Amino acid sequence: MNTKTLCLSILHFGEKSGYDIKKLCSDGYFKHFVEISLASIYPTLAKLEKEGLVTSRVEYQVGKPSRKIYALNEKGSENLNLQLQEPPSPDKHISEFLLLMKCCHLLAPERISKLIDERLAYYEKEISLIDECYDEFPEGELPAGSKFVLGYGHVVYKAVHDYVSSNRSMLETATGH
Amino acid sequence: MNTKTLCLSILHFGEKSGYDIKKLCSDGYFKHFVEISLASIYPTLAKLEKEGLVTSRVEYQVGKPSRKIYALNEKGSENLNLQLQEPPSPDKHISEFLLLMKCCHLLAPERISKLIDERLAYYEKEISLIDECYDEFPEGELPAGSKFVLGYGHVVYKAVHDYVSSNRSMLETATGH
DNA sequence: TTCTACATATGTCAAAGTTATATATATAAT
DNA sequence: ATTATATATATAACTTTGACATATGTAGAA
Repeated sequence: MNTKTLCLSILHFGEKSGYDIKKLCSDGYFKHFVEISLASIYPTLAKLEKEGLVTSRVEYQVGKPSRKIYALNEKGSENLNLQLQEPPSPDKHISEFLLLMKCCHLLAPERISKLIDERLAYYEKEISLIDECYDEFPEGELPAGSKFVLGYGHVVYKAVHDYVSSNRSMLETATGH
Repeated sequence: MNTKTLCLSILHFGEKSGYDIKKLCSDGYFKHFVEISLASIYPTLAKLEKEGLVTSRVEYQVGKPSRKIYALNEKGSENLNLQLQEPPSPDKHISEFLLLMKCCHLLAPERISKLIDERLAYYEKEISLIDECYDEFPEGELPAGSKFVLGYGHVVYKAVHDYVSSNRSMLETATGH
């Protein structure tokens, strides 16, 4: 999946600025399965406009910088539908925390405990962020796909929270340091 | 975490060729939390050698190309210990499957069912790969860190397998197409 | 009151990393 | 025979990121 298709699929949920797209991917509904940087969003949106897949308008704001808002047009919508027929590439999971835990015999026990405490807090925060997303939509109005991926994120964080709290002693009592 | 530190931390588990490192990250013990390409491994190992953090020797093989085997030295070990003191950066999860599910109203119901079937098979395969890793070590000899991250991967795949099989109807009965 | 930090908002560029390709040997399957 | 796969290293072309630059406004601390 390339950046273009990702931007199109997010714009398909409604018109957005580059900054909006970044926020959705970093804090919002796309957070736990998408990664994208502003430095790739802005040039991509410009390219998409040049290719005629999206349109843009400038929204002036008082007290804030102007926003350039992009919207999917018919050509972009057709292109998106075509791209979505491609088979999804395998998931990527990158976790420096797990790499550190794999190397736990090189870390001081106090550091391991601290890292795990922070990690559990991070899971709890992610779970509450997901719950906030649910609450944003009135009862029964959350689209099926969005509900499914939120629930997916929820069970992952719940499962790893349980696992890490139940198995932390495996690392904390590990000799070798 | 940069490529250098990642290579050092893998070499710390024993001397390896670039090809070995790639295999470990794509199929082995590092699979479910690390992503790295061969095109970044080879230049990184060359740089590490130039900087005096690793040593190399060539192993000639009959019927196979020669292997250039790298080993961590004291300087590299110290450097690794220093790098491991840095706080881990947040996890990255990238899943085109979940993006497709989020856009399920743009997909044909038969395609959704097929994608989910393939996905469940993928989870089952990952779980059996993890179980194979456990079996590679004799009873009680798997290091604590390795055991912890294998168990972590196991509970994640188990949880999402349960979730997807229990909630697939949410997507398969979704109207909108 | 001024200074610092933060948030909104867009954009560029060097550096890092990936995909695709090339090279070379050998085995297994078709 | 030919194709596909596996081992093994390396490079070129392309994409993406992290850091920086620019600009406006708010909140809180010194």
